[in-house]
Amino acid sequence: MKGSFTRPREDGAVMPSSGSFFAASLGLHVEASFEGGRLQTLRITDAPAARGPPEGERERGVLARIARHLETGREDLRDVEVDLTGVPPFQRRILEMLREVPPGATLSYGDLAKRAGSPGASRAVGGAMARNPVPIVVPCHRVVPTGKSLGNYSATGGVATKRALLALEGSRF
DNA sequence: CGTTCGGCGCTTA
DNA sequence: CTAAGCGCCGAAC
Repeated sequence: MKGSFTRPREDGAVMPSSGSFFAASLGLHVEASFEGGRLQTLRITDAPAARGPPEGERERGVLARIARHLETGREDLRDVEVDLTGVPPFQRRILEMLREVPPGATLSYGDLAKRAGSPGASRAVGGAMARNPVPIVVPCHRVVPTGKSLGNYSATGGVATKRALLALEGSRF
């Protein structure tokens, strides 16, 4: 038998797909994978596995908006549907709250912790950021330490990537 | 500036 | 099941 239903359907239902584009503002590629039309992972990388647009109209639309954000720094990605199943409860809550933070704004790890009802869990918030499956769309780059530094960023490019993203959005730091 | 130490959620042993 | 270790912190020296 031939496995699961992954061929295209007229209603555009379940269909895994992935694609990537080069983001000049980062000097890196951005690769996304979709499951059932929802964004499941986003990778910032210098070596994408899949090049070019993904399969599916919806998927291409989402990727195009992400690309647009990386040009203008102003795209509102809050309504992009993401798949956070598999992310542990606390981390998931944190990621969901973080989604509401718009381009140009920043907040601290402690702020997020407090907002989640666990003041003192700032370091655990850092852990949630480090494991964010969909950076940029869930804007973990907008979370900075209390004080003047940019803190860390574990995606490809490290703090340089974080700085580029914040600069693009016009954040001051 | 740097160093230490407490605290939290999660993973792994 | 408990225990130890780790990480995009934060506050206090």
